[in-house]
Amino acid sequence: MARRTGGIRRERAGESPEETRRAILRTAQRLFMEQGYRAISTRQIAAACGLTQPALYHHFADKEELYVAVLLDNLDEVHAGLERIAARGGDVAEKLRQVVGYLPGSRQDLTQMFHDIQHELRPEDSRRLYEAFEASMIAPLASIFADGLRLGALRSPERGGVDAVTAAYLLLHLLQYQAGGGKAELSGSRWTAHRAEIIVGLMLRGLAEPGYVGLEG
Amino acid sequence: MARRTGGIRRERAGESPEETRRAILRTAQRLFMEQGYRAISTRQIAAACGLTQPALYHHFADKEELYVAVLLDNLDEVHAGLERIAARGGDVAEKLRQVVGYLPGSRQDLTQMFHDIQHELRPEDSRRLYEAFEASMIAPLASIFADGLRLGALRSPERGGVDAVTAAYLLLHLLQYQAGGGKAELSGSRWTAHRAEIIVGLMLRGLAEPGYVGLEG
DNA sequence: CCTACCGATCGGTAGG
DNA sequence: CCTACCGATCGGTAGG
Repeated sequence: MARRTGGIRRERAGESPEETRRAILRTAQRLFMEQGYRAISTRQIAAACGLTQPALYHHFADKEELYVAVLLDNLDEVHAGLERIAARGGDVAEKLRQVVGYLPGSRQDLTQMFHDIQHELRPEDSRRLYEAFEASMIAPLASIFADGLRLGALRSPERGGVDAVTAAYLLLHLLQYQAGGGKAELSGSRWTAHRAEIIVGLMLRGLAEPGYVGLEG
Repeated sequence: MARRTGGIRRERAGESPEETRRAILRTAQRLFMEQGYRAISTRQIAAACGLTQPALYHHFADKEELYVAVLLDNLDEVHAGLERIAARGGDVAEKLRQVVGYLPGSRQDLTQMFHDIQHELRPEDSRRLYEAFEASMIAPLASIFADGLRLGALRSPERGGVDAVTAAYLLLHLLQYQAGGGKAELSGSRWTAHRAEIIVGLMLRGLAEPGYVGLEG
């Protein structure tokens, strides 16, 4: 990419353009995920990187391209983590516990992301990101549930269960659960384990007593 | 409120200030719920009401006060609906089915609302709305689950279940579920009934086969 | 990667 | 409830 002849010197901090680009991506990821696309200005991102705002446009064509790059980066990382979990041994319950423990740590505010995809982006970017979301998150989660269905651990749709893709979406919604609706922001491994047990317990056994009836199917 | 003497005439459309205020609230509710607080400008709201933008400030002190009024109105309406369902007869499963059928129709985009409460409002408004949310939505839902726990239809926390408030939060997360993650936007009563059965089935029975083990508690 | 600057739009105010 | 307007901030560009 860069010409070798002469060696391009960089006077300021010794950072290459690639390092600057990565610093912008890292900073923008944090800000966008915390506040959303619209609430974060290009000037805020630049200032947090120690740059002026027009400098951003040397690395990204416009604000939306930067945001798309941030989201695709996020989805790639999450995809790798989920595939790793799906490939490991263990039964459905154990894999789900690991998924629940893994996803909240991955700086992914799905709620925020979906709002922006649906409301702030150009249609072609919206489509592209939705496809990346399905490939990176829905597909690996659905493969875990498909295993459970195949092995007979989960009820098939004919027996009152749901298909693997539906199960993946339901799990993603439950993953939004934090104690007190996100108000208290408890943390620590004890809470993390408790939360995992609540979500996995609901997903697999539900809340009713075994003898309870009142459901069709 | 208005003085009687002489009779205040209104030349334009015969609408009283109260009617104008209600029209603003109705219009703002639709726009804010669809797009979010930040994405909707006071000029858009005014134009949709057939007013100029400064006219809004005759009825509301500022944009945030209008938004708070919109959210409190919404929560009041939802509260009435949920209390009605909670007070009716029927077991837990039937009440939950009615809740699931009722809530999506109530123009409440919880995701949007929570984002704005957490990120866009002054702390005192944020606190006030969170309390209204707990009183209007969590409390009636928790009372349904508390009934189920008391009657022995639901597992107590000691038996691997969850408390009533936690159950209310989990249900609210599941209510965000729409086919395909909100992409396809299916509708019709057949889909509504199917969705209710999926969510209530998951809440009460989970997805595992009855004989499946691998869970603690 | 900087300084300087553009037009557009924002929430809100003045004054009638 | 209007016209007229304010200062602030937005995303993005020119030119070096």
